[in-house]
Amino acid sequence: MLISSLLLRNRIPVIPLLLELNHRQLSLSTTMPGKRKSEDGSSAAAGGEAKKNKTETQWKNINFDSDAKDKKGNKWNFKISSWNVDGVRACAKKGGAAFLEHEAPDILCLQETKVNEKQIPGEFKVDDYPHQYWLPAKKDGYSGVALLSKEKPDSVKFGFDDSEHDDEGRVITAEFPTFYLVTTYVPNAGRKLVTLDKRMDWDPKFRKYVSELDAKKPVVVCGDLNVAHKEVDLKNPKTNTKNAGFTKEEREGFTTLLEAGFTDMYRHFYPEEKDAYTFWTYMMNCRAKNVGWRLDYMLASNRIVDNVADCLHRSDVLGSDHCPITLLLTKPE
Amino acid sequence: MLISSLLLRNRIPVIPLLLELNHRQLSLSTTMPGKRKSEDGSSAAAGGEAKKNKTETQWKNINFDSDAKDKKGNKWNFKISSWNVDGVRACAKKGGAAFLEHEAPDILCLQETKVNEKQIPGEFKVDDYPHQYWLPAKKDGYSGVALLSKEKPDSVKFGFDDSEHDDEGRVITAEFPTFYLVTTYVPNAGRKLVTLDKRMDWDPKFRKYVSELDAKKPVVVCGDLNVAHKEVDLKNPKTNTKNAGFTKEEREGFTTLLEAGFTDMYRHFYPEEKDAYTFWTYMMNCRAKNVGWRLDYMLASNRIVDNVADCLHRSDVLGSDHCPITLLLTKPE
DNA sequence: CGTGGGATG
DNA sequence: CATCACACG
Repeated sequence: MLISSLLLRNRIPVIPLLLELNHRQLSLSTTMPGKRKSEDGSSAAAGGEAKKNKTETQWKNINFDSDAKDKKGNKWNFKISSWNVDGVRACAKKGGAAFLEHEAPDILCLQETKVNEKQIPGEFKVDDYPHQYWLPAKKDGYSGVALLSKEKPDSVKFGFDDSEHDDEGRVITAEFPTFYLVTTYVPNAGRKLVTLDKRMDWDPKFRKYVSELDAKKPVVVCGDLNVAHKEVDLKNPKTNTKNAGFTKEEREGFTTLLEAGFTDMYRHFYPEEKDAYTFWTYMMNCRAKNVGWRLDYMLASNRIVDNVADCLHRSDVLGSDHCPITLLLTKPE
Repeated sequence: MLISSLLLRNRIPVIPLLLELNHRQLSLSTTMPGKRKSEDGSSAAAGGEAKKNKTETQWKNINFDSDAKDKKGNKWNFKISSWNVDGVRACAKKGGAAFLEHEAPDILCLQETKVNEKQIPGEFKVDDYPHQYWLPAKKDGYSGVALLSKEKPDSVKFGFDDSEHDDEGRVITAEFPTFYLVTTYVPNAGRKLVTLDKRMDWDPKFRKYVSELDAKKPVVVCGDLNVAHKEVDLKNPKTNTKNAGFTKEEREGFTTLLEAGFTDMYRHFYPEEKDAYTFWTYMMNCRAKNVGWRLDYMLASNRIVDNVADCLHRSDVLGSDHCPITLLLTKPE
């Protein structure tokens, strides 16, 4: 039979293997991490234990509370968060799913999930978010976005009817009675700008898509827009004008998107704030030094800006090379 | 069916289930060891710190001493060790180079080094072993053998003049005044025996090669011969007769090699010893349970068997899925 | 369940 | 300096 023949190929006997399930669980759960006895075996065990990821989540030190009010003085009643997780499986292993419990947004949008349906980590499949929409890219382990909601949307759309981009798992739209929520992972222009063409193809198409939605209901766009808009939005503007995320073309694309009727909500609330980033390369200890970029945004249709109470960077939340961002608002009517 | 589809997807038997369990276990236990400060950055730093490998070398608990004597009653004066390191860089990170200091063989042979000249870890480039010969495979990260010697050989030969196999970094021959040392990493017959043909091509050619050497001077052959000779040489002989390393063809190839004039030195000294293995799959905690195979050998030309004082498995030495093996002898005259 | 490489960011 | 997929064992 199939199973046994596969087992055999790995030089493992069938029966012992099945017994192992229990055995291994028990032994792992009773063995504290760290510490390895020098048994006369157990390279496998050593490997397994050494594999654990060390990024401790120190959520207890972070205050997620806010009593921000919208323009009319009403306290926010709806929270949307967005996070480029750089691989949701890796993020989950680092304890990233705890963000759900502590931030507890009404809707969490994820980018760069890098999973298909079968690979979604259980940590994110929680009862509080019964309405989950995971859109993978065609290519395994690449891109992918998700939308997790407490409330059931009226409708959900994957992609935006574009044959060039819809294979890459970059857009989910959720329709609610009084607004649309669009989450997106915008194509990266690539090292040496090798995919700047793809990006330049994307920008007008995406702008057209959200503009058409905006003609029907107000829209919130969130996600990794893969651009730092202005010089203040990255640590080293001077040296990055030819690099992905800060080219003239990409910045102008973002400006044009805003001109279509949207507001960059973080900048709306913090027009002069410097050193406010949402991405730091893993390289060169950039996060500790806050050498970063603001690539993740909450945009809102201009006509609902007054519904927004605050827009926050959760820069203390670890688990990815991006941090989550959060929008607090009163639901449009 | 669910199980088989999981198996197929991961190409690993039932292990996916175990991986799931481990991840859960790991995520549960993440609160224990590390303690990370909640900096407002430093995902990069966190990653860097998490990167260190935890396989502690407990060499201090291992006794490498021996006063074994050869057949004539002379204490050994020459030591040859052999180790399939399963990637010498990974092995070095796990502290495997400490084996050199503690075993301190005259010659150390390595298999599955998986490095080219530029990738050799500094931990193995030690002054005590000034004469080093590293043979990579043409294909990066694949196969590769090395020979590290205190004494300079009279000559060293890479490969064995075979166009089929010499690109794969499998044989080094060192000539000394009174004997040859051949170290080899024999081709694995592969999952589903996909490369059994290559192996069957190898066996007679390699046998011919060492036989011709043996006609000139006595020979020591060491390395990963990728076969368990007899039922006693693996934990589960019954279920592995169709699997790489224990097929009739491979076992007969080994028998024929011995019949050409060589002695399996471990079995010579320990003819009845059971549960004596040199390889344990990392899977299923096999090493802790000593579910293994004897795949690594020291062979000696029959006419120098009386020069050999002992042959040892260093099964406590971690750093690879194989353990090192060691031959103690008095140099032939 | 590990090792390596390579693509991608 | 990370993520993930794939080859190989």
